[in-house]
Order: sequence, then structure tokens, then C-alpha cells
Amino acid sequence: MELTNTILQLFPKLNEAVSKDGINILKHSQQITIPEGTTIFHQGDQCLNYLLVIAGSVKVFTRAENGREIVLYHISSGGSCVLTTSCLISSEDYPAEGVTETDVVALAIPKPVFEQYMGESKAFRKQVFHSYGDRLIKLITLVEEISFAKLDIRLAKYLLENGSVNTPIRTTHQALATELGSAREVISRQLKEFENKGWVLLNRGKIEITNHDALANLLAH
Amino acid sequence: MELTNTILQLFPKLNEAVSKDGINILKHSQQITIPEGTTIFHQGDQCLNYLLVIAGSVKVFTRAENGREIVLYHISSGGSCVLTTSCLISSEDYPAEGVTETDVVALAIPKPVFEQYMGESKAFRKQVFHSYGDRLIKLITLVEEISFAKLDIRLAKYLLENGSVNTPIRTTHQALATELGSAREVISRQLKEFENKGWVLLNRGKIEITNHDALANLLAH
DNA sequence: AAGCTTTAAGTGACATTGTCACTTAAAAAT
DNA sequence: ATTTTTAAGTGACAATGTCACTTAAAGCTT
Repeated sequence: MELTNTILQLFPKLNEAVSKDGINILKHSQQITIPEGTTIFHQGDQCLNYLLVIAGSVKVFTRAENGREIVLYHISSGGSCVLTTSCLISSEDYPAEGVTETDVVALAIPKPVFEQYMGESKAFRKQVFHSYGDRLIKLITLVEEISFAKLDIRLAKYLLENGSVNTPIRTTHQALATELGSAREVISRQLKEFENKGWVLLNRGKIEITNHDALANLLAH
Repeated sequence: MELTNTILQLFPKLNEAVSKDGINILKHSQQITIPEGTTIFHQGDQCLNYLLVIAGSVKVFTRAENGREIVLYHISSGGSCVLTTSCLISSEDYPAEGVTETDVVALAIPKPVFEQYMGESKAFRKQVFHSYGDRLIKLITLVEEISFAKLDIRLAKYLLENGSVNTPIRTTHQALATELGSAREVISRQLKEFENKGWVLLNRGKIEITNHDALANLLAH
């Protein structure tokens, strides 16, 4: 089956779980498609599946009382949702919300099957732990960046990671503010400065990089 | 043995692992004592044990290039070190450092024993996962606080959690800044404001709360 | 096509927090 | 009783966040 290969390519550790431990990933799990903009979990939700993202992307973020948001991380193909995984094991309230940014194809492994695999396959456990470790590192890195890095650096980094001279970034200043945990006005000001220096070209909903090296130079410190 | 009872009280899930799954926690693990101020891990360290903290406290923090630090979390009795746990499974570089804040008594479970327990005992897995989930939540909450909460609120919260009208807090402004991810001068200014309002009394290395309710009222928003 | 409506972005004044280059003062060490 | 170390204070300034708006572009609506 085509899907099997895709999955095993995306999740190399599962490959081992299948070949060494005889885990039949597909037998007791279900492929699901979730349309863009769907909230897949929020605070206090119960969770009944272990989710492996095959295609598309999920945005995980928190919201403050005053409405400000900050993106914690994205789950893209090859990633799994550790928050719902935690939920599977110790059922606590998670202070975050997950929304699909695009149509998402995922493999849903039901809780009892997940638990069985955890007991049977060392490779499966490794896969699960690996995603945990990954998230932990990403979150720690995020704390570090928020606390220490200046906004112009973080913004330049984002621009370089999400666009190039030929491929403009299609996003709003508001979305960027959420992504970086800042405020729209601050992002607008900073982008305007970049534009004045001739590093980017701004249009409603679109940012074009016009001087890659200058932006990269900011990061070089 | 006295120690067994202490451990099983601190880690209720392990209790189950012992009684239901016949795991002999003490047989293949070692009780260790680590003096105050010891670095138990930093970036890139290899880790050979799963650590359960029985007594004392470990501070986990990151350091920026310019020397500024922020405390990510503390591990106290009943906690385990998930960063080293991650390290046990997927060996990546962790962007954090762990230092004992007091003398620490810990149970060290060697990597092979840890892996065996993970395969054998559902309760043991639960214990491990539970600490992971906990950390994840704490880190997300930290991101939220750093991003959204004002410093006076966070400072007041810290003061109330770590002292009372009768028990002064023994710490420096610098340590407080690290704890909250701010700068010493900022903490000093804010504390001085609290003092001017008659909410605290400041002395070198000591902060006394003189008006609990006023501080608590700040939190109530 | 001209006018509404919605959404994105700009603006200036101001508050909060962080940085820098110091000074002052308390505690510890010799 | 000095010196040395460590903690805290200070003022000027820079960076970021907040507020209450305005302006402008893009999508609808008839």
C-alpha cells in the first residue's frame, strides 16, 4: 500500500517497530483527513487517539486573556502531537490550543492500541519519546528566544526561513506578531524599517525579500 | 527499608510498578547524594541514568550569550529529570543546564534498567510520561507568562509563593531576575516600588512581605 | 461601476521593560 | 581595621508593548 511506505518514510522509528516487533501500524489505526481551520484540541479536551501527521500542518498556540496569542510550535508531516499524547497517559488540562493551518492527513492510533504498542515495541517507544524530546527542546529554545533575542533578529530569521528573494511570504503583520509573540504595531514598525533599508518590499498581505544578505547579516550578529 | 517507603510515597506510580509488575526499583538502582552547586548536566552531556529526586532541589536554566539567564523550572522531591530522560532515549543536545540548589538525594536508575522497566511496566511508563507531561505544561505556562504577564504581577506572585509575612525570602535581586527572566535593575526598581507602597521591606539579601493582601490583590487583577 | 463592509496596515503619544555605565553600601576576608 | 567581594541603587537612554485612533486596500453588493 502506498500509504504504508509514506508513513514508514516519515517515521523511520516506526519502520523498525514494524519490521522488528511485528507491530501492524495500519491494522488498528485509521487515516483521517481534517480540513483547514479545524480546532483539533483545546484546553481540557479529552483525547482518544495518538495522532501522527502525514501531510499538512498544525499550529499549536496559547491565548492570553487580552486576546494576544503566541505560537508555541507547528506540527508538520513526520510529527506527532505530544500534547494529545500526554493527554492519553495522564489526563490533565493543557494550556494550549491546536488548529490545522492547512488540510491535514493524519494517522489516528486509538488509545488502547497506542498503549499496547508502547508495551510491545521498543522502537515505538523510541518514536514517541523522540517527539517528546523534540518538543521539549523546541519549547526551551522558544523560551530562550523570547527572553533574550531581539525582535529584529527574530523577525529577520523568520523571513529568511519562510521566504526568499523569489518567493514572497504571504502573511499579515498580525499573523507574524502571533508567530513571534509580539504586537502587530511592533512588527509593522520593524518591517517598515527593513523596507526603508531596502531589505524587503511590503504590500498588503505580502512581504518580498529584496536583500537576502543584509537580513542574513543581522543573524550573524 | 525506610528509603523504599519514602520513594514509593514520593512516586505513587512506582508503587504500582512494584506491586503489580514486580519491578524491584531498588535492586538495580543506586541512591546518590549530590552536594549543593553541582552541575548535573549541561549542553551536550551524555546521560547514563534516569534520575528520581528524593530530597533537595535542582534548578534547570538556560544562559544567553550575553550572560543573562532564565530559570526554566525546578525539580524537587518527587520529580524526575525529563531532560536526562530524553537524553537516555534520543541522544540530542539539550539547550539547558541543571545545577543542584541544595544537597540532593536522588535515585539513579541505569539506562539498561530504565529501558527494561519501560518495556515491562505500564505503571513505570505512566510515571515517566507523567513527568514529561508535567514539564511540557510548565514550559508552556512559562512561555505564556513571559510573553503576556507584566513583571509586577509575576514578581508579586513569586514573592507570595516563596515567602509570607512571617517568613522573609532570602535571595538577591540578581537571583530573582534570573528566576523571572528579567534584569537585576528592573527587579530592584519594582521591589523599591513595592517598598514605597509599604508592601515589602527590603534588606541586603532579604525581602520581607509586610502587606500580603496588597500583593495578592495585584494577582486578582 | 459606485458605494458599503471588512480587513490590513499606519501613526503618535505614552508606559513598561531592558541596557549601560557607572556609584554606593553592606558583608566577608585578610 | 583595612581591603576585597558582592549586592543594590541611579539616571539616561533604547527597545518593545499598548492605546486610540486613522488610512487604505480588497471584497461584496446592488
